[in-house]
Order: sequence, then C-alpha cells, then structure tokens
Amino acid sequence: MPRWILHVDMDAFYASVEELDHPELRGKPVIVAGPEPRGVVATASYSARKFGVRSGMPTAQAKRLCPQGIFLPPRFERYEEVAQKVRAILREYSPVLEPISLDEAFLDLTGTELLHGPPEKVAAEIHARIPRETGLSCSVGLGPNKLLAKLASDSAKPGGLRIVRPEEVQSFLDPLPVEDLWGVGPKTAERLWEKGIRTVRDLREIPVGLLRSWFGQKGGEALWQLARGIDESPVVPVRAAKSISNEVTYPEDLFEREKILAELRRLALLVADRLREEGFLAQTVQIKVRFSNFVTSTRQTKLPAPTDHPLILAEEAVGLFSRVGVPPGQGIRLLGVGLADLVPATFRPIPLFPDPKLGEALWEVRRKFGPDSLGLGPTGLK
DNA sequence: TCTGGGGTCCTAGGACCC
DNA sequence: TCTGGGGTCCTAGGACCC
Repeated sequence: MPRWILHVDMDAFYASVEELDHPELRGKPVIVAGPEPRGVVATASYSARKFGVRSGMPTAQAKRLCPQGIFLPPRFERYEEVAQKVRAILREYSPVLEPISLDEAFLDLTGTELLHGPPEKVAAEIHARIPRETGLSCSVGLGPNKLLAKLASDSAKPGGLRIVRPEEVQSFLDPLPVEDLWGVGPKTAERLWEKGIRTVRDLREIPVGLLRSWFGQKGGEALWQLARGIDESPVVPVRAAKSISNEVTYPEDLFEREKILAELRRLALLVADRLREEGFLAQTVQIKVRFSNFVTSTRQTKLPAPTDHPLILAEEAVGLFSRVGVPPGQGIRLLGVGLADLVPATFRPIPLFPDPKLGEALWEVRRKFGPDSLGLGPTGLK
C-alpha cells in the first residue's frame, strides 16, 4: 500500500527559540553553543551562518569567524517545552508520530484522508499552523517514505514546504549529491567520491554486486536502495531505550588516577539515577575513555544479573578502567559511563537492595576481598 | 581550527559448544 | 595428528544520526 510520510524540521531550532524569548535578538547572529575551551556549536541562526558558523564547529572557531555573534548556552528544558507544543499539533493529524530529536519528527499520514483530507492539504495546514501557533519557522516535507520526506524537507529549508509524489522520486533524487542520503556520512562519501560517484544518479548506475563488494552485504544493499528512493522503514511511535549513558569532556585533561576514578564513580551514579528514574535494570556496564590525542577506547562487561544498584554499577565502571591501557604521556579529555542490556524493573529477577547500608556493606566487602568475594547470582546474593 | 553529548546499528574476531 | 564446520555469545571499534 502506498504511504504518505511527513517530516517536520524546525529551522535553526535552539537559536530560534532564543530569539522568540528575547525579541531584541531577532535577526542577529545568535549562536547556541557549549562553553570554551572545548564546547561546540549546537545551532547557529541563519544570520550567523552567513559568517560560516556551522553546527558541530568548536565554539572558539565560531568566535573567530563571527566575533559579534551572540553566544548563548543551551536551555534544553525550554526547547523541550516548545517541542511538546509542536508535537501536540502534529498528533492532531495522526497518532503515528516519531520524534527524532527535539526539532524533528516523522508523521505517518497513511489512511488519515477520510478524517483530515488529502495529505497534501494536511502538509500545507501543518506548515502554516506551526509558525502561527508557536512563532517559529519550520520546514515540511511530504513523500512516500521517511527517506523522501526527510530529503524533501531538507530541500525546502528554511521555511518551505516540499511534496515529492511517487512519480517524481527519481527525478528529485538524481541530481542530489550522495552525501545528502541518509546513512552516507563523511567516510562513505569520501569512498564514493574516490570512485567518481558524486550524485545519486551516479550511484544508481552501479550494480548491486559491486556495491556489496565495496561496502559489505548490508552496506551495499542499503546504498542500492537509497539511490532508488526505496525505504520501507516504518514510523515508530515509541522506541524502547536500548542504552543510556553520561559522558563529559573536561576543560583540562585529567592525569591523576584518583581523580579519574572519582569521576567514573560520579558518572556511574548519574546514569544509575537515570536508570532508576526510567524504571530499568541494566546488565551491561560500559566505559568510554578519550585521550589527549583524541584516540578513544571503550570497555564493557556483562554482569551476572541485571541491576540498578548504584554501588555495583559504579564499581564495575571503576574496574573496567584497569583494563584500559593509557598510552604514556596521554591525559584524558573525556570519560563516559554507559548502561546497556536494559530490562524493565518490573521483571526485577532478584531481591531488591532496599537498604542503602546493605549496598554499602556489599561494596566494602567487594572492595576489600575482591569482586569474587560477593556478587550477584541469578537469584540474589551469593 | 583541535574536534559535545546522546544515541543506534554493523562488523569482525575469539571463545565456546556440539 | 594437526584436523571441520556451524551457531551463538561476547567484546571492541567504527560509522552514522541529530
């Protein structure tokens, strides 16, 4: 059955929300960015983009390009509020809404025609309502699948509406550069360019067998389908989290082992809090370590049973660090702790540790006598 | 110019088992 | 006496997305 998928992309979202809340900033080069020395730009207003400022660029570089820029720290709670307003508008037209981030969402309009009229009309209505009701500009794309809807809204930026009908798919795609395709990042683009493939039309001429030999079975197939605008992936309203993590880049590199371990404990307790708030247990603990030279190592371990016990998670994280070889002379610029293999806490397979003192005692014993002295078995303490 | 933070998915190699 | 083949699990790294 043919589908109609809509993609909404809020223009320069964080910067636009700042301009909405501070009207005196309107039209100025507003740049929402993390602090120097190691922060990067989250969003630059179109006025700032004229100076060459882009998302992901170091804040220090943005300041050199645009010294008169108005640099603001992000206020995610506020952006979340506005995002909820936009989502509420979208939900009026279909329950099948998939938020991609605060500023982007897919909406499946297939089969909503009897209720709301033709999808083309709905797209125009949404495109008009969002600025009217939120004060913010958005770009809207409508197409037969997510890939086309997304590319359509990209081509309409900023502030436009673009509809790609099934019969227009190939003529719409063909002139686009390959790096515009979803899943073609810098590395893949580079490899394609080396082979003389620059546009989707070029890519479409390559036999699938050759693509498979270059990019592997899955990668090759994916490129072959992308070039033809084929994308069967569904709009998924609620995605269960598969992992959660907290990581920090430090303003100055860390060198002292005690400081590093203390940070790992702190980060572990932060993710553990989120784990518990969201009602999950985790069975895998991961750490991430980035050295001064930007080389990154990860280590992970699978626990005998899922848990949300902060002390267990913290000590696992600390233990993993001993398996990381820090190259001589290298400091540490980033540390991260992640939790994966999440299961809902309602299926808690073992007795809870309700008493923090028990957690303390457990931790003490493990610290003194080693990780084998006392741990978690499938049915509790062992 | 030195490169955030939060995620997802894929690959490849080794261990282990039958 | 140097000899297999498949399946699954686990780990580390990498590409990619917003």
